[in-house]
Amino acid sequence: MDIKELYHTLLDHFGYQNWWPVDLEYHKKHHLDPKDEVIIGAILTQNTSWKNVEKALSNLKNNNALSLKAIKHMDIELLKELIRPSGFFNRKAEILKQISTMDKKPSRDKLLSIKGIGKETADSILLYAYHEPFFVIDAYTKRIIFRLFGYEFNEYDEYASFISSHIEKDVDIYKEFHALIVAFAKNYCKKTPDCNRCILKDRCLQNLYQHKS
DNA sequence: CTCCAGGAAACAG
DNA sequence: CTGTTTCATGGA
Repeated sequence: MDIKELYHTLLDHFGYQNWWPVDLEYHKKHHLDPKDEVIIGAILTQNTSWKNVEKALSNLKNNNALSLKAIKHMDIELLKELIRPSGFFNRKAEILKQISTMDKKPSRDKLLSIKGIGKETADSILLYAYHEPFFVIDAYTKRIIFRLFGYEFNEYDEYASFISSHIEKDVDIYKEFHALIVAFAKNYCKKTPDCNRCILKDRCLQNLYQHKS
């Protein structure tokens, strides 16, 4: 199995994940930039389940604060209270305050210069908010590359290169593939994997030498 | 390398 | 039901 086959198999099984489904009508009505919601979500979801992020986003929405401009001028203690359900609220409030001061499109290095934004979050913002072809590498991606293909790298960028060099450089594919990897890792390739019911068990390196016909 | 930031959901027993 | 682990991580 190669990377492309993995992508298509996951897409066939899970379907399009439709990540960051921004309500364009809502944004237009309230004069909001859809990018802001994606950026805010990318920060709030650091090591946090999306369900909890939704609560925080809902709080921001109800307080008319679902924009970087609003966050920029908001009392930071209020901001902390609104995003509290997403956890790590002290740190995340600081990150949001910092990123809210940059109006134009930030470069990757600019994002990385913000304390609290690492490569994964930076790439997530560039890919899902600015639609630039940066592949997002997370713990799931590393785990799956190791289990399925047997590769283990030391650097983030080596994982990104590994994926990028085996699939077209296409923003939509990058977006979908990352989301599909998350779906696969949560449903089958968990920390303690569900190999018995796994959709890829016959093509996984973990089982190639086991022959448990 | 380990540990911590924090709250809610999922999970194990 | 009560503990424990995990989560769309990053920095000290």
